[in-house]
Amino acid sequence: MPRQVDHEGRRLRIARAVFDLVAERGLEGATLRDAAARAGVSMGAVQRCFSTKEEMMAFVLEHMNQRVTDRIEEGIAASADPGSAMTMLEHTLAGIVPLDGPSTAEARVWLAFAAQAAVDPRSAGLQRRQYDRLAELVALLVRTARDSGDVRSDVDPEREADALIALTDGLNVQLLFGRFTPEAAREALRHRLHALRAD
Amino acid sequence: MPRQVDHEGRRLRIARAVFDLVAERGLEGATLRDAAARAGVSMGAVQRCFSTKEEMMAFVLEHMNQRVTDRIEEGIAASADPGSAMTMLEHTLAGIVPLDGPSTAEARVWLAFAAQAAVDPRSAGLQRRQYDRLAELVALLVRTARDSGDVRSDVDPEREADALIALTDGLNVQLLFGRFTPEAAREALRHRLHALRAD
DNA sequence: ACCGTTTCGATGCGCTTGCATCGGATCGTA
DNA sequence: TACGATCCGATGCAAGCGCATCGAAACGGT
Repeated sequence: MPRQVDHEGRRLRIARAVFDLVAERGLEGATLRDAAARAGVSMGAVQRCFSTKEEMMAFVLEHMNQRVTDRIEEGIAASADPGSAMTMLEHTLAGIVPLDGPSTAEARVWLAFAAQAAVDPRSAGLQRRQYDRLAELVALLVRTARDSGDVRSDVDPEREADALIALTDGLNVQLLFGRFTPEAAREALRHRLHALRAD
Repeated sequence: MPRQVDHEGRRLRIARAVFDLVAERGLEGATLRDAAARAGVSMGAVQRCFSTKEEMMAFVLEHMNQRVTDRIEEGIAASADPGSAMTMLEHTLAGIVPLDGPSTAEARVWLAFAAQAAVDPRSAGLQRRQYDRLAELVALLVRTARDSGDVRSDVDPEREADALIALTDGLNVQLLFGRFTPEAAREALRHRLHALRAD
C-alpha cells in the first residue's frame, strides 16, 4: 500500500480556506485555484478531496452550519441558567447573529449561500433542511417557555419561531450592510423576546 | 447627423432583460451576451448603452428599487383609507414582501444584490442609501401612527422601523427558500403590526 | 533489491467571460 | 447624387474558469 495522507483533515483545511475566500470575495470569488493556494495545497489535492466543485461547496456549507450549531450549544451550556427555556432561546438566536469578527464572516457566507439557494433548487434543499431543524428547535424552546409560564399563553410556538428566525436573518442582513452595530442587533433581539414575556 | 435611436428606452429594455436573468440564474448568470440576447439587441448595443458591466448592474438595481417604490406608493394610494398611517405602514411593508410572481423575482434580485453588497463596499453603499430612505419612511409612519393613538405610546419609531424592516427582509429570505407561502408571510407581518396596536 | 500499484503535484484543454476593435450601413449636406 | 461623419452589430482577444490528464515520486509485497 502506498502512503496514506489525512484526507478528512485535508478536507477540513480546504473547507476553511474556501470559507475565508467566500467571506472575503463572495461565492464566485472562490475558485479552485485560489482555494488550493489559500489552503497551502496543490490544486490536484483539492480535486482529489472533492469530486466536483459543487460537492466542495456543499461540504463548506455543512461545515459552517456545524460550527454554528456547536457555538449555539456551547453558548447554551455556558449560560448562567441553562435549564431555563427562555435563556436557551436567547442564546440560540444570539448565536446566529454575528456579534464579532468570526461570526460576521459566517453571516457573509450564509448570505452568499442564501442567494445561491434562491436560484438553485439543489442548494435550496440543503438550506431548507437546516432551517427546518432550527425552526423545530426554536419552536420547542418557545413552547417549553410558554408551558412553564415564561411567555404569554397566546403565542403560537411554530409561528413565533418562524417570526423570530426571520427577524434574526433580517438583522444579519442589516448588520452586513453596516446599518446596524452588533450591539443594536442584539438589543433588537432582546427587545423582541422581552415582548413575548408573560406580564 | 446620423440616425438617432432611443437610448434611454434601450437602457430600460436591457435593464429589464438583465433583471429577468438575475432573477432566474443569479448575479453571475447575467452575462453581457445573455443580456443582449434576452433583450433582443446586439452585444455592441449593450456596450454602448453602459460603459461597463458594473454601471449596468447599478442601473438595474436602481431601476428595481424605483419599481418597488412605485408599487408601494400605488398600493398606498389604492388602499381603502390612504390617510391612516397604519394602513400606509401595512401597505409599505407588504409591498416589499413578494406576494406574486413578479415580486418574487424582485425578491430574488434583491437577495442577489444583497449578497454582493456584503462583500463589495461600492454596492453596499447603494443598498444602504436605499435602506436609509426606507427606514426613514417607515419610522415616520410609525411615529405618525403612534401620535394619532393607533399604536402604543411606548414604541420607539426608529427602532421599530428597523425591526420591521429586518423582519420583512427575513420573511423574504424564508419565502425564497420555499419555507413560507406568500400568505403566511403576509399573515406574519400583519400579526406583528397588530401587536403594535394600542389596546 | 526490485517492481507494480497507487497517489501526488503540475500542466493542458475547451469554454466562457468582459472588453476592445473594425468594416459596413446610415443619414445630413452640398 | 456623391461625400463624409457617425453609429451600429459582429468579431477578436487576453484572461480566468472547472476539469481531465500525465509523468514522477513514494510505498509494500516478494
